Amino acid sequence: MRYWLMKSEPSAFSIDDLRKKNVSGWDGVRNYQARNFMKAMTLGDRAFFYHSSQEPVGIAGIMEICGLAYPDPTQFDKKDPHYDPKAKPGAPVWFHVDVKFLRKLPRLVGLFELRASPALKRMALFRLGRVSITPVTAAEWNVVLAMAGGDGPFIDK
DNA sequence: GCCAACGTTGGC
DNA sequence: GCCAACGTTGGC
Repeated sequence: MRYWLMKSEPSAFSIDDLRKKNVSGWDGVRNYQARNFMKAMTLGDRAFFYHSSQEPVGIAGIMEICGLAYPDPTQFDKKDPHYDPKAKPGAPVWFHVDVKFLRKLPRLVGLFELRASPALKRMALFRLGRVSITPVTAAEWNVVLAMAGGDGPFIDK
């Protein structure tokens, strides 16, 4: 199992929106690196749900990859803001995975805390600042869960 | 709302 | 295939 971090602006789609839907396609990604990371995902991988752009910015919850990469339908929809005229149904450009809500963290772990943690210095999140999906190591995953705290040990099960 | 960083596009 | 111009992301 591998770990990932996936960004979304909560005004567009938040951890609470995912909780209500339970399962959702992670659509609208229009960056090749992020797309390639989604293609590398396997069923059962875990991902942090990261709230970007609006305070509080940081990791809000965790989810599971429950559908392998397949063409993102919004690329073909002229009315969608993510419409891409380069893409044709026979030759899709953009792919996305399905994600399933697992849980919110006991508290949101803010970006400033992530930056401040020596154990997280090398997170791909910082190196690939403008890529909305980045890999996370198992060690980083556990550090973030420990930072989130909660009542007793926070078990990712 | 500003703007730095950086990915993407397109002219040559 | 380079690189300047442009557009977008995302932190602040």
